Amino acid sequence: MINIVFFATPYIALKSLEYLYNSSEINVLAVVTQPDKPAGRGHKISMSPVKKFALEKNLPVFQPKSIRKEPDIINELKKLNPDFFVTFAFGQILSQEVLDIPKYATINLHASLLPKYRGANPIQRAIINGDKETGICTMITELGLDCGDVCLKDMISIPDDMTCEDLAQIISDKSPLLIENTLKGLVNNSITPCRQSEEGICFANKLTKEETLIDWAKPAVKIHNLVRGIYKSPSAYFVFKGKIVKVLETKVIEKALKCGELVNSKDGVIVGCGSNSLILLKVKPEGKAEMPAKDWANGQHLPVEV
RNA sequence: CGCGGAGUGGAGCAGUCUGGUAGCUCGUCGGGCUCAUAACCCGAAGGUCAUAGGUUCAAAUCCUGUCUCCGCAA
Repeated sequence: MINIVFFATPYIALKSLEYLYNSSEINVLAVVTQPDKPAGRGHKISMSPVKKFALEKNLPVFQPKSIRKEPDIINELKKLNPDFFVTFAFGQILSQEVLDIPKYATINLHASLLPKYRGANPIQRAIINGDKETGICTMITELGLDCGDVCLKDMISIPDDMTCEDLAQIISDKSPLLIENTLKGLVNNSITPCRQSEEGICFANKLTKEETLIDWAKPAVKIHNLVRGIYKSPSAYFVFKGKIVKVLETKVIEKALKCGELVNSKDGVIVGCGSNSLILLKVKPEGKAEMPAKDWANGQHLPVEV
């Protein structure tokens, strides 16, 4: 029996927790997750999906504001006498004191093929950059950003129309097994963690507000990648008559139009870009529910395609 | 009590400020034109204006409550 503590917060990690919890060879001693925060419209206090699951299963839950600065929680974790810490989108940086607690190691699951896309946003970045493939890997956590030795990896190919939501789902599905195999492999010494190469290191920075605003001067394919890379939240957007219009689904077509010019066609709204054009299929105007771009165009009385 | 927008025939919107005949674009159905059409022409059906109350001679429109959807911010 392998004893672990699971550190995670968002939905993407839930399936892994569930799987490990149900595994006969792994025992989840406790869960560490971000504190409950006021979130959403109305600032209602809400808990992370991971915490919700842990409460249902009566697992101990720790919610440090910052794990490094809370000796009480660190002491509690020591008392649990874990073999491993497993982290997956936890959202806080661990200290050496914390990393030293488990008998074997702290392992982290990262949603890219390291050393590419170290950092906060590997899933969205891979799609925004138009990559044809990405993956997930497990690593031995060290101080420093996603720089530890890699244990196991799994490739995922990215079709041209995949959204980050699709990709996140695949990662969510594939992660449990990779984590389990990593734990078992480290225990029976069948895995030799491998140093990350110095070449190909790059970072997946958080998205800025400016990046999500569509610049129609860019090539259509780049805008298409942005749209699917941040679907469906926060979504790429443009401003029309002073209102935000989120773009949810697009397709690149060969057609020359003036940059940023909008025309109505039978399939949707065509917009001129830096090169080629983009046909908007589904949009979400500010204050409205999502709708076919065709419907939106109807109410806006856009000029019809010539 | 974080800030804000929206609910009007099947869809998307205008009309609300300044109360007085239900409007636009599309879809649907019927007819016409055409070799043909997603094009064009003619015609029709379809709405208790989210909901409950209030004000008024008169409310989609003004006032109050409720429900639902959504954007921002965090």
